[in-house]
Amino acid sequence: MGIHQSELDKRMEHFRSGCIKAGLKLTQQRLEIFKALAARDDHPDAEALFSSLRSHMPTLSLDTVYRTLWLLNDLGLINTLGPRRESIRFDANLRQHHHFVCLRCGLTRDFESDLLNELPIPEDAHAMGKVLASQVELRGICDSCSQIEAL
Amino acid sequence: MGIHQSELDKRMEHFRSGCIKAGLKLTQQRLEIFKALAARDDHPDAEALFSSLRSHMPTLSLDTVYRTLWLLNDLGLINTLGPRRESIRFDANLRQHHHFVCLRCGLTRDFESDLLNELPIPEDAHAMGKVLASQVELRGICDSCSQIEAL
DNA sequence: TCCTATTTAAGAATTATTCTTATACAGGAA
DNA sequence: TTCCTGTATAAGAATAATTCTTAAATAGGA
Ligand SMILES: [Mn+2]
Ligand SMILES: [Mn+2]
Ligand SMILES: [Zn+2]
Ligand SMILES: [Zn+2]
Repeated sequence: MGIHQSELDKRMEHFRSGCIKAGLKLTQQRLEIFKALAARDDHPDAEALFSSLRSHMPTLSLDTVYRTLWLLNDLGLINTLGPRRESIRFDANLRQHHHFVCLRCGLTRDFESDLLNELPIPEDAHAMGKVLASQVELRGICDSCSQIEAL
Repeated sequence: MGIHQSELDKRMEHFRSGCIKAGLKLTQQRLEIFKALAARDDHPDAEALFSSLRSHMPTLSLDTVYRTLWLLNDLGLINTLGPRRESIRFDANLRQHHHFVCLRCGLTRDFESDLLNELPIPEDAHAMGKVLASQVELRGICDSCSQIEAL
């Protein structure tokens, strides 16, 4: 469940140098918030990190947790799961298919691939539960956003 | 961009029979909401569907759109994108990896696979934009939820 | 046509997330 | 070390997405 100490140390070091490179102040809050996230492998949300930190840091605010996480996300020091940061999107295409998601504008388009439909699922994954569906998510920059960026 | 008429007809027919099989009333609202979603391939959110329907159905409520979409989702007549319908989850694991997501409880676990790291990306996908990352998302039922279900 | 369980509209409520502003502090300069 | 200042934080208000409550409407079977 937990992360090994050596892996945690590695993550902390990468975080520190990333902050310094970006010119960010190494505040107690940032250190603790990152460490709390880096020590877990269950993909917590902001609220879960907040409450786990509250006992050590009674004055920590939830807003700081959010602000810090999005900042680190923008710097590529952490990631978020799933395509969005917005509202939930729905899909009436029930054929097995895959998605290209634009990191800038959220554009999400379908594509099909017989090859990707038949992925070999590792034993590790089977050990987690019964697998019912698999899909590939590609993240990138759509053509329209690339053009805007080129200006 | 749009969906072909024949594909739309097929989706509508599947929807109708799915509703009847589930004992759902075929209300005007359900028909229109599903049709609006089935006619698009851009994965709209509830608000987008709502505003596209408002001109034809001035008394339609946003709540009905949400209620209908989640209902159809639960019946498997449509899908949602991304992990689940909760808050955003964060991840400090920066190595390329993949996820198993439990459809019941939202448990999200990492797994690694050199094979899945090197997926062949179809030309269709490259045509949509510059691909920066790829990951596989497996959906299923975790062991813990399977046990509960077995009771 | 009538009946009734189901569904809907409307708006209030809730929840996740962001904004505003006054205060605190990290870290460079002296 | 102390001082200074731009950056970061706490607190709570504000906003946006989603859900709940309740009274009215209606699909579809009798
Ligand atoms: Mn899709
Ligand atoms: Mn992960
Ligand atoms: Zn884009
Ligand atoms: Zn589960």
